[in-house]
Amino acid sequence: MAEFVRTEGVPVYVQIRESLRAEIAQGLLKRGEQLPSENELAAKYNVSRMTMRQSIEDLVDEGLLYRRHGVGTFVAYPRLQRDHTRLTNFFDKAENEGFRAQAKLLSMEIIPAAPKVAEALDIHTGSRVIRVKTLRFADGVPVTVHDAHIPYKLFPNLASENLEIQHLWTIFEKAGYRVKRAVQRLEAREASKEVAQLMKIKEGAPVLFKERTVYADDGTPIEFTYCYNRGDLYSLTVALER
Amino acid sequence: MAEFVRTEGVPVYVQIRESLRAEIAQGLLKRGEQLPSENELAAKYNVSRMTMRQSIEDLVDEGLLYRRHGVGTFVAYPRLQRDHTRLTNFFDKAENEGFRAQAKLLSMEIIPAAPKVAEALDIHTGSRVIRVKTLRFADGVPVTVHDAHIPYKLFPNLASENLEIQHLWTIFEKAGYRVKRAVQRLEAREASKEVAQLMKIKEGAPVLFKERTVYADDGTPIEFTYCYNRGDLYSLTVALER
DNA sequence: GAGTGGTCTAGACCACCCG
DNA sequence: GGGTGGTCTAGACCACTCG
Repeated sequence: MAEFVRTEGVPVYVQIRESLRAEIAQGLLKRGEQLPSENELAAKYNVSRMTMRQSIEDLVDEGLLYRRHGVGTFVAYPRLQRDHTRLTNFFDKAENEGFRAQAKLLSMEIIPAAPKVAEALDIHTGSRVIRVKTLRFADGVPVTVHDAHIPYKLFPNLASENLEIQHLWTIFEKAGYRVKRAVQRLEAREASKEVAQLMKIKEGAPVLFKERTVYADDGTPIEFTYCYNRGDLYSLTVALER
Repeated sequence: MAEFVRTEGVPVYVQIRESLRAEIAQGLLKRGEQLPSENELAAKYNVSRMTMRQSIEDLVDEGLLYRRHGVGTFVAYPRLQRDHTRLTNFFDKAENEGFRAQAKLLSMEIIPAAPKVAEALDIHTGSRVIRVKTLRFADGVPVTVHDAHIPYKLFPNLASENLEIQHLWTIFEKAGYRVKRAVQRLEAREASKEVAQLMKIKEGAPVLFKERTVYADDGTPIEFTYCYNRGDLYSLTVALER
């Protein structure tokens, strides 16, 4: 076995974690196989056991490993794509899944928040929100109508940004809001006339409707969006835990 | 401030975590408020800083607190219902949301696994699977057609169970498989003739289609299900993290 | 520069599982 | 009893943020 060499600038536990992940991905560690004990691994990587545990902890959280108290640490069975579980935006998704993403700005306006929008964003009804409507294309085919509402107070300069080449979230992060989580409600609906025209489908065709609130890591709601996805071309994968 | 008293038998970091959680719940620590530094907290609770960090870590993972490197640790803003994030079954969901759940067994058969089913369950194509179809009612209205596939090898006695009064998962757990997570793919589809008849909707009406693989905590796939939910009555809420 | 969280060490004892 | 993971300590230095 090759000796482990630390790289400067990257935390050791991250390096070890990725090294383990690679071993699993390459099949050096097989499904169901028991890992060496934490003490052995710590010795192998020349770190303290606490550091070793931190690496393992991350992979357990991801579902790649599991532990049995008094028994050992094992490689979990299926290769769950944790990616699918993660909150991503349209452009990241395109990169992962290998399609070409484009967005066309349909409209941008500053309007008073409707009650439902206000509740989701935790602002007063009637407070100003920026409403951004975009049409999104995968490999040139329109797949999603995206209708976002953002509190004006949080991002007063949003209107001056080019939203066709960068994602809203990029702008949020530039303003110091780290996008952390989203809660989304999903429904199957019939396409309205407007949505049908935009996506070039029949009125009444099935559409995956998504109502989403996005939160920064301090818990501030920063975006509330209605999303209409073409039923025949779009699917959404999520993972849930008990 | 009252002195912190350790209880025997419960890990200290759990006690501290719950103590902090209570302070937040009771409003002693307010939204957005900065906590004392980790060193101060460690001193207050009379533990090492590493132990203190473990308590905080858990609450950060839950989204109750957030940290800013070089700045401090803060109480996050809204209380997200973590419930929505969790994997639940139809009967639990009914209990939470306050509707009356019923299931009607449509069919149960032992068949060879189709390629797609086999891949999801990580068994060979043609291996025996138990296919259980049920129709599910909320307050007496049919809302879901549930078409589950379970590896026969794992649960050979499944066929003798009454599936109208207990959930599949109850049976899995009796057999020693802890249901841990599920990956589900969602689509909007048109109702087929069969599905439409069962749920008393029009053929072609929008249906929220869900393809779900359920895993035990060691990663074994134990159930693969096609689920057809009435679009006009059913919605699904999920939370995603980055 | 002072204060914060982020990483890391080299130990220790405990709780659990198995043969 | 022997090995495993679970918890915990008392330090240390680093990276980041802010005034």
